[in-house]
Amino acid sequence: MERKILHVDVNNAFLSWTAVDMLRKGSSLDIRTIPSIIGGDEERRSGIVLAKSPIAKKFGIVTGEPIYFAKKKCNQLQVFKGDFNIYRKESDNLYKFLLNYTDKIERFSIDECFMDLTGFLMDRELLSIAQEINKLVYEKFKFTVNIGVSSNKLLAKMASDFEKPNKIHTLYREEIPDKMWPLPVSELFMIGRKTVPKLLNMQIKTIGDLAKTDKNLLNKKFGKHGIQMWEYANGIDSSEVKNKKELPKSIGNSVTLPKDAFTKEEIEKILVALAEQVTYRLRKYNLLANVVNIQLRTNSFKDYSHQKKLKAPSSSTKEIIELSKEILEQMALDEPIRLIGLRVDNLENKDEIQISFFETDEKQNKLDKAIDELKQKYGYTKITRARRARG
DNA sequence: TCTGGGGTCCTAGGACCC
DNA sequence: TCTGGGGTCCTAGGACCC
Repeated sequence: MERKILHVDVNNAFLSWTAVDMLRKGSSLDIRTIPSIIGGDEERRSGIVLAKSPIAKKFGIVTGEPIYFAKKKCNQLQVFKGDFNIYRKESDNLYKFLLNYTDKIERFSIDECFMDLTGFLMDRELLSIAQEINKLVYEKFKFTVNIGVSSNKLLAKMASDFEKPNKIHTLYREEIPDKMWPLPVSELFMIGRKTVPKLLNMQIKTIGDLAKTDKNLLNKKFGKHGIQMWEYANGIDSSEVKNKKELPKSIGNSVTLPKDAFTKEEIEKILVALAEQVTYRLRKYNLLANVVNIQLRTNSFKDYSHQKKLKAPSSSTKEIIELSKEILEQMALDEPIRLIGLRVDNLENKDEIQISFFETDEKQNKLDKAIDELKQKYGYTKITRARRARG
């Protein structure tokens, strides 16, 4: 059966949300109307563009580039800090509003939702629902959204990416040759910066070129990814809108260091702080980890990672710190380190596993629990930040 | 490149087993 | 053993997304 899918995408989300928040707090300036960006902290070496205003975009500023470059492109550029607590709240409000239309909603990221309205339409046209959502979101929340309208997720997502901001676009099957095929292949979802030059080498420049390329050839060259890109270029996507919140498959935290680290002792201190954050989140989800993964990025931007299995599934801070140190011992350290990351993998539900012979000792569990309660009370970012500053 | 931080999924090679 | 083939698990790295 033909499905009725919308993709709702907040325009310049972080910038719009900061703008709305500033106005609400009495600011007379709407930063959406000036050359502005939301950016990281240059002093902490995390100075990249997270979102840009439409005018900043006209200066050629792109998301992800260093603020340093963005300023060169536009000298009157104003830089604002992001606030993820605000963003989470705005995102939740939008989601709750969308639940008025269907409960089959997938939160694809903090600023994007897929909605499946098949069977929820009550004789109304899908397009008119999209128009109503677009209008009401602005009236209620004072930020704008683009909405893509189609019969599957891929096409709806591609459609919402057409002209911005505050626009609704349809992209039905019969519209693919006109609306999608003339676009450069780089615009297709899941084709990134490494794949584009390979396709150009094969004389594949547009999404249409890709759609007409032999599927088997793409399979040979790119494996599964080749099949997927051919299907996407032809508007084929049977994936479901997943409405129930799934548990994470991995949990990780990483930090770019304000200054490079040179010794294992320095790195270990950071690992301890990261392990505290990661295991706190593990326990919050009531999950146990089977694998610990350490990532190091050198100052020349090379990434190295090593992983190890835990003896038994665990969410214990102590056990994960111990294994982290073991893993670190095995890693070469012949370049200055810029970033350190700790990730736990192969997660499983705590309730589902049987008690093992190696059950972690009760004392440690109680200590972790007590610390979690403290973190709940005072906010865990504060606690870890203090820890990091010390390290 | 003065280049974040959170994820997901895939691949390839080696170890190990039958 | 101058050694075949298949399956599974583990690990490191890479590609992609927002």
